[in-house]
Amino acid sequence: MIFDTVKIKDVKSDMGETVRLLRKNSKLSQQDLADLLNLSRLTIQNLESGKNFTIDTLLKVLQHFDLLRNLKTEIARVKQDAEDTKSLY
Amino acid sequence: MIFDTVKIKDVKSDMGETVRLLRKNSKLSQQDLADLLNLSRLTIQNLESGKNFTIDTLLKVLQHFDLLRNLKTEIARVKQDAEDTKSLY
DNA sequence: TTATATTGCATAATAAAATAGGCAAAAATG
DNA sequence: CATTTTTGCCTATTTTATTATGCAATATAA
Repeated sequence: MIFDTVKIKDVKSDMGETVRLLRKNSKLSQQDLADLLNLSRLTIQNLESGKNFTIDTLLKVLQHFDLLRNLKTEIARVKQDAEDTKSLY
Repeated sequence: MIFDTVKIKDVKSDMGETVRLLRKNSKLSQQDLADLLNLSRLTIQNLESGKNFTIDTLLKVLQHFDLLRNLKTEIARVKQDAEDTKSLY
């Protein structure tokens, strides 16, 4: 069976690295981004370094980088799938 | 301009409703899911009702419903985009 | 190089997420 | 219908995410 289980820690690290890339592409320092989102610099730092953080923090960041619409669409897809599955029984 | 801004609150509500559907499709009570993920029932309830919660809570839920791999793939896509953008300058 | 900006990490305080327990209302089951 | 399960919400407590501040190490710019 090829069924490598994805680790939660790895997903958090990936998210952090991605946010760091997005931020640097925008020529923003951690402090700049924190100020824009009314967060502390440490909160941005923790997110970027794979620590635990809240969904509000993540969504603020996604909103700033115009990724919130995409997430909403993805959630709608999963939700529709779930509703379809439900009606199968 | 047609550029309705997606609200963070709405995304959290959508996530909650989706998790609730997934849970019910699995015939699990909030307590069942909480026990499986080593979380309290209230934490599941808060997630499902659009309150704030941590990324660890979300990722545990996604992992249980086999959606963690999908998320990892989506993050990789965004990351790759960011790296491509970067190399444009 | 030298100066400046940024980052990583420490401390301490506050805010809030998560916990355990209980209870009434709602929903599901027999 | 009655019974059981599930859910929503409350209180109180613990844990932890977030905040503010400072400072040394690193990276960037002049």
